[in-house]
Amino acid sequence: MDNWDEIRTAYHVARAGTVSGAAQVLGVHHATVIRHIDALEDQMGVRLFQRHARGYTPTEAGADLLRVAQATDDQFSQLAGRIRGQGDTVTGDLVVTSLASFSHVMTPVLVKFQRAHPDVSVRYLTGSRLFRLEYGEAHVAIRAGSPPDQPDNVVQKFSTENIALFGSKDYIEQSGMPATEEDLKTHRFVSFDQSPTRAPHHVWLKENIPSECVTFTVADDNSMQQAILAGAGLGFMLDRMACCHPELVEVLPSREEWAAPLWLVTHVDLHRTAKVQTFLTFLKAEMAAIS
Amino acid sequence: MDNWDEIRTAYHVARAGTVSGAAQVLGVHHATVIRHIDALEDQMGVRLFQRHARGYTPTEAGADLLRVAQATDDQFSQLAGRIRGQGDTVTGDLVVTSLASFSHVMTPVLVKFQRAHPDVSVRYLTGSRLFRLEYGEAHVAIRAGSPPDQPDNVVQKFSTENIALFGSKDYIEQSGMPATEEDLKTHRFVSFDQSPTRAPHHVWLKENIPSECVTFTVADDNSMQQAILAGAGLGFMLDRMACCHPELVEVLPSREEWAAPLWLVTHVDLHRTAKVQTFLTFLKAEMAAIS
DNA sequence: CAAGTTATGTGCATTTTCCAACACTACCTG
DNA sequence: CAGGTAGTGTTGGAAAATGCACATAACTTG
Repeated sequence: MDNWDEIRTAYHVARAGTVSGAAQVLGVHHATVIRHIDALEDQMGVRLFQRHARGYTPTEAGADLLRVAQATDDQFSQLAGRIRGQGDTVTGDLVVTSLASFSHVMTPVLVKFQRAHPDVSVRYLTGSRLFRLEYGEAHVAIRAGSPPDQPDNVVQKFSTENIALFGSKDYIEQSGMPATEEDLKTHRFVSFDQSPTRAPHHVWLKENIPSECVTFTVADDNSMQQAILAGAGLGFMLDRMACCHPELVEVLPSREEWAAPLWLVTHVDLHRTAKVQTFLTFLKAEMAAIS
Repeated sequence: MDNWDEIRTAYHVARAGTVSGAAQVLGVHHATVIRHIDALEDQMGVRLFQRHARGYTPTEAGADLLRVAQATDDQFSQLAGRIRGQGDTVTGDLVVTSLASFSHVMTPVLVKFQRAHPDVSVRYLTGSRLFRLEYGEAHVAIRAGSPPDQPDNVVQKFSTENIALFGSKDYIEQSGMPATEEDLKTHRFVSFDQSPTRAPHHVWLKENIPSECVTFTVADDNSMQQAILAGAGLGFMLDRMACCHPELVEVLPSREEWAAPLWLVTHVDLHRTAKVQTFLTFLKAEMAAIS
């Protein structure tokens, strides 16, 4: 039973009782309706209507079709209502992904957003792998580094996070406060284990600090922060993070070349929806309020 | 939400996950599938799928559509099964109509047919007005007189009922047995009240018997029979009926010119169905067995 | 890393479908 | 009973949907 349009035509014929009436409702010519019915009956091998000069009377098969198609029409109407409304309302899932290191910034914003829009169910994905917008894994992603250039992605500048070199008070008291960059070479450093990070501050570290100074390596941002706080050595940290910890001492101030640009990325297919737009404006407003 | 075919296309895309796969299942070119999806999304104003190089991933709206269309597909499949089978099985209603005077012949046959086909629900219509096959009022009609020539009707010769002139034993004892046709003019007759009957025996009566001899008129066959049995006068009756009543005397034997031809009439739209064909063969076999 | 496979997307020729007009029938109405 | 109305059914010509060929992009595999 392929060709659902012919079923729809037959449905309207059964409702109207006449081919002409159905054609008027459907907005097509009555010849079209006749051909649809004929085609359907040929496929079925059974007459759906008895033809007479005053119209079409459904047979038992036609009456059966009428019942089923009536239900289908209702279902489709409801579906259309749901789907049409869906683009304009802020409901359903909202999937956001970012580097795990931003969770302390994102989580409060997401919670506040969920409270403002109780119909939304927020899912915040932070994992080791990059969640891909192309496959519908997330509505919004926060990405760092050079601007992503995927063709189907809509990229907006989000903010620029300043990065500086910090050490814990304990560590500074023990090892002293470096006065010049030369002094740094006598200090211990915390850095990332995994090599292929092209972040500017990390490149600077590799170029200016002897590798034997790096005495503590970690695999993720959170461990990095804990290591610095515990006095494992000097390390880079976001200003936004460090300011929450008064026990940290700024060893080198943030430089423009180290700054990490953040990007808001959405898939082009979802970017126009009210839900995504609402979230983006909400997020930008919150970030502006914080900083 | 018009254009159910596009919904069906979207359904198969959601199932297959790729446009090409859906196109293969649907038996159309993948460009057609793409255009259907595009048209549907334009109508909805919402993206149903996220496009990427490895296929189409349904959005929330697309997933909603998938659920609804899945149910619809099931419904239509079941419907197709029912309808396709319907033409080949003997089930549902069987509506038969005839003149009320044949009910004593038809009813036993119909009961026997229903017993032979328990899934059939028989409806036997006998009313003053003629039930019209064109409007689907009956599957099979038994008509008398000249062969019906409605364009959409399939007409078969059924039988030829012999008609003779009868009187009750009581009446004959009182008024005597007429020896010649001249003697009939001294007898009383039972006939139909309503004039426009073109039945040959009735025409013969009007032409050969003075109207003052008709002293009892009735409106239907059953009353006619009762009147003759009660001794109201002489009257025409089917041989098949009279033989059940031994108290009747044949005054004039049946003549070929008086015989009433009976026709089996079906609507062309229903004639080919197994139900109608089964009933027609059953009916003919039964009638052959009786006579 | 290069070739093969599998996917989407688009302009153009073609086929299918659809529309418009007409013929015809049945029924209603004054 | 004649005219009006409302329906079905059938034709040629136009419009829309479709198929085809090709371009392109991403993933897989040897």
